[in-house]
Amino acid sequence: MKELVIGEVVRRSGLPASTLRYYEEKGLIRSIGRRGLSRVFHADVLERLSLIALGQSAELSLDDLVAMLDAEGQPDIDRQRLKQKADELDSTIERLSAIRDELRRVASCPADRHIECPSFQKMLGAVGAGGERKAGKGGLRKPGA
Amino acid sequence: MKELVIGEVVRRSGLPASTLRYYEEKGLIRSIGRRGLSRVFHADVLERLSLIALGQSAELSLDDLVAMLDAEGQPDIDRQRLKQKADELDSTIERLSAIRDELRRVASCPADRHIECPSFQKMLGAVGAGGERKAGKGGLRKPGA
DNA sequence: CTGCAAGTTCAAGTCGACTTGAGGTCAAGC
DNA sequence: GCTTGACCTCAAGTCGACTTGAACTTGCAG
Repeated sequence: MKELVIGEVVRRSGLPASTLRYYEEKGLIRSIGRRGLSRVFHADVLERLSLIALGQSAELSLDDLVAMLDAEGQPDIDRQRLKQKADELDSTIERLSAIRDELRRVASCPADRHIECPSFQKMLGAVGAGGERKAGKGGLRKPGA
Repeated sequence: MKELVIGEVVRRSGLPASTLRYYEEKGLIRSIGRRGLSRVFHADVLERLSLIALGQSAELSLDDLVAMLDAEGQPDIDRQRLKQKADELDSTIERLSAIRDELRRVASCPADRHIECPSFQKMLGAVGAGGERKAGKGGLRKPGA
């Protein structure tokens, strides 16, 4: 199979060499040897990098990806995890949509006290209570507590 | 108007005192005095904190928010910026939706070589080329370059 | 043979949004 | 008067994903 020195991978992938080294160190990609000092990769590293980019887009961490894309060529995909991620994306999307709508409303509302607007209030409540900005622990409690 | 010592704000907002101090330091909120050592806030700081939470949900940075919510009570909202943010959210949402769909497909596809699937290929292309995972500079170039 | 671009290693730095820790102060209750 | 607990300040640490810098090595062109 075709081999690529790091410079070619850099050109073809658009990623800097430092990132490729970093990925290798993390175990996301493997170099199959050296040409002089330079790392040499299998051509399919490009495919793997695409997969990594996809995973990152889906907000998977590099550590998640290390677990999914095992060191041997074939990705060993954790379907359960993927489904879970898809569900997380669903709620993220829903939250972002609500916020986007509210941003548009605020941006086009002539009034200065959005805070007095019921729909705005509702939004604030939703942001504070249910959705968190990082799928985690945050947000405000209902002020009435 | 009603005043709240920091402990009350902590209880009512759910945010730790360290965060409140941090926000004050950044200029996001203001304390109006001290009771002993303890900071005292206007009751409307809670409203402001909700607004900040909203902004964060919309992926605005604290610095953005400092600029929007000026130190005097009324937020001085930059409508242009909000519209822009809404548009950004639109593309984020679109990207995340595509990725979610693809994750679901991959998760339920019995084949091991998703890479050979045309729709998966297309996805990888899209992730690499157009959308970036951080609304910025990244991603892979088309491998054909 | 010389020079240089392109690679290398390793340690440390960056960014944003906070958190943590050490050591200090203050008001209130026993 | 003394302890307790809530709060304070200031500096430093954390996390993830990289980047940057210094010092060094190589292969190849001229």
